[in-house]
Amino acid sequence: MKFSQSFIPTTKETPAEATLPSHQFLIQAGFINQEGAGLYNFMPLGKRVLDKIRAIVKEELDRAGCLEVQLGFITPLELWEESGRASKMGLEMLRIKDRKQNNYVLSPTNEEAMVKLVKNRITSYKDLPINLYQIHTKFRDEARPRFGLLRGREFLMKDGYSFHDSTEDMQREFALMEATYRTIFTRLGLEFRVVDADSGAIGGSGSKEFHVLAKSGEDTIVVCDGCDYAANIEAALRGIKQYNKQALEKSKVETPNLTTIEEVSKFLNIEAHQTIKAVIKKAIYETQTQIVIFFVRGNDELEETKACNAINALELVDATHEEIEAVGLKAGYVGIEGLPHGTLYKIDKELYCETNMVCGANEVNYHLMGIDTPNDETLYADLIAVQEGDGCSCCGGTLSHTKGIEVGHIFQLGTKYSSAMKAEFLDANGKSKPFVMGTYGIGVSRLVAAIIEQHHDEKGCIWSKESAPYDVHIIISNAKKDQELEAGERIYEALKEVGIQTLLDDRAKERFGFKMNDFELIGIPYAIVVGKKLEQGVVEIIERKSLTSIEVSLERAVSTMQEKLG
RNA sequence: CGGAGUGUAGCGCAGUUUGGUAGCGUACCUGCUUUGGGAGCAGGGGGUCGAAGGUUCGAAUCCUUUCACUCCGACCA
Repeated sequence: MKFSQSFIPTTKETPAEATLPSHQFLIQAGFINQEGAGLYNFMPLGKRVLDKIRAIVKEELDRAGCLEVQLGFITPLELWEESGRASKMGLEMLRIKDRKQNNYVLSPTNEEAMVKLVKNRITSYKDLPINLYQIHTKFRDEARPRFGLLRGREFLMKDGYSFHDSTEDMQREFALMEATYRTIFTRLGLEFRVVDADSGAIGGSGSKEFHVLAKSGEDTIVVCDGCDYAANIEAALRGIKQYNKQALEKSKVETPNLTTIEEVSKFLNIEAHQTIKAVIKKAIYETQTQIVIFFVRGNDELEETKACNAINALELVDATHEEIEAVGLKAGYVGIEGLPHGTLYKIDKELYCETNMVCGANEVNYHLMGIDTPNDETLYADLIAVQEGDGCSCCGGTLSHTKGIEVGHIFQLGTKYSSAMKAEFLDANGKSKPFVMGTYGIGVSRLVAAIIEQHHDEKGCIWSKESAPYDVHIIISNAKKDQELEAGERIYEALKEVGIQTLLDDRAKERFGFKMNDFELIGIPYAIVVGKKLEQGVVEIIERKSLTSIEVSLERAVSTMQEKLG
């Protein structure tokens, strides 16, 4: 493509609203532009990158035996009522009405639609397994879109769904998809981790996320320095911790106006790990709300996703003072013993049958010392956030936190949707069974930004070979000189001839420095500069990543590029 | 959804306190010069000042309402 005939509006100034490198550079270099909150247009360069990523995803999925389809973007609301997700998805699902006042939604994901597609069309175990996917627009009405393409409302996602006659076969496919995803992200040149994850609103049992490691990541990832254990903080586990405790006589002590763990432990001269902290939340269920207490060790923090899962709530929100008092709780003095009758509570599993602890007395200005926790497993659940420096539950190594951008998520769904929607097949014994399902997602447009978050410098984008909009960027130093222009065009034609995708900067009105800056901003892997050395029959080849250059003869330009691009 | 802020030329901004002819930089167009790190000079085009209502002889500026966008937080498969 000739620059002079393309549409690549680069700008000198960084957009004020963009805070992240990916957001700034993608706008500045003319890849995308913003149309509204969380809504982006892809201009020619951006579209090319998107298509390259899409092509790699498709190639690897097809190789793994998946079948591409395309579902309607707008789906009837009834479809979501059938599975019970109409209420569970909440406001993220954008609802619209047609002229007849019928209700529709802009699809945020497609489990229901895909189950419906297969239902009554695949009816025998002989036709299983099957894995269907699409790469299509999704819409989620995010409460607060931000970070450019990383958290937009409209985005391009690959979503795949597999159907099986047994859990074992679904797990085989799950492992195949993990391997396929690893190949895809490796081809894109990304440094990533596969982590254990929470399944969230999709549901199901086993779930793994693929995270591109980058400072700007929204998720906290727990990694081990001794083995390859990695998990999202929402699902991370740790090894058992040992604590020294002092002997305490069971007693009630006055603790006037001391409501925090820090104050109480200092006042009683007891380490925070010998105290029990009560975190009070309001749990929201589909038809009601309830105040709930989570007890964790004084030096631990509550992990809200774990807590939410422990009581099967839709979500947890902070409880107000009035709400806490209304159910008879004394904020700052809540303890396990003597709770008002009927109070819902959970205790962290690390406190199971713990002895000699300190916690609130459920009475203002009093705490209890020498408390033992109850011997009833149903009261316990994993509730705490793994901290940096904790031990690994697999190998005993040290755990630390890092930030990741979630670019893929694979789920072992089971029969959650097939049962709800009565999507069944006949097995070898002629018995009717619901499909066992897996579901697999990749954020395709998010990857465009994730690649730049991981690969940029202060001057602009640095695309990896397989994601770059073009392979080579020819810069004609002064396109008003016929000699330079002709030499540039000859190299351009020769590169095209051997299948190398090339952008030829033939703009006559721009000077050398301007074009160099555009090259560095756009971030194509290599530039060929046709300029002052041309009279000696020499051009420069610059590698974008290192910004180092070598000189080669005009004749060797094409073959050198072929070697470098492999 | 809570808190804060911003809407003025394609983009980045000043002007609003104290009402009085719509500004600057950049980009764009024309011409001349320049030509390896975002060129110089000269000339030029481009605006319902986010929208609606109000006060006033007169509103970008004051008042009311509303919409949009951004940031912090909550939330986020």
